[in-house]
Amino acid sequence: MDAAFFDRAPDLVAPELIGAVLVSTAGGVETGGRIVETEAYLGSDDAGSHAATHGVTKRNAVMYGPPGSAYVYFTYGNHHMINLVCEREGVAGAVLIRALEPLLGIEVMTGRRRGMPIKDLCSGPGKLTAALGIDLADNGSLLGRGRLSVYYGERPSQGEIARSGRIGLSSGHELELRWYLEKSAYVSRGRMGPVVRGVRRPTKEGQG
DNA sequence: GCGCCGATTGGCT
DNA sequence: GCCAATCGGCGCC
Repeated sequence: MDAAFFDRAPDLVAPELIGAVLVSTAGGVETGGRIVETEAYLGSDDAGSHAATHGVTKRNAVMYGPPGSAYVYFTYGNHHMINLVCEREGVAGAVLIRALEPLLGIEVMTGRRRGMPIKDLCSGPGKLTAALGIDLADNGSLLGRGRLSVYYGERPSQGEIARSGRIGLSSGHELELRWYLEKSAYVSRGRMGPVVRGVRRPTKEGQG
């Protein structure tokens, strides 16, 4: 996939990434799958975005980088998340990859995921990075130049793609910036939001 | 199937 | 210090 594809607003790119194929060569083995769930994170007017309030920081700097690069960060002490950077250099924006339908290296991914059944290998943002071996080494890498690539796949029809609020955010979940393949068995199961002072807040989601 | 809970670390205030 | 774009396990329907 070329930089021009990503040199647009994240909420235009996110739905078009449904059906594309993400491939990793981490560990010297090809693993990957078809993207079935995405979320857009904007550079401004988006309380849920890492680029929302503090301008450029050490963590979010890649979100302002060249389109078509990978923004990988670490959270909850355990999990990596992968985003694909959108917008021209200097403007923040990214699409979070939330779920894949496993296609390549399923044996390897199953091993990395402690024998989980195929439908659960990549059905969440933390799960798919574990399955594909994605970590901070991929942060800032350009697609096709490092361990990660994204290829055009069979695009689903508009009617097969559903839209909803984003999942798991402490703020910004009211914006409908999540897209997913409605009938896919590989999308994430919605969960409650993060713990905030011992209280768990509900998070909006659609069918998923 | 659903809901609660702990794990665990870096970034930011 | 506080918090986070989460996950797996466990208890209880």
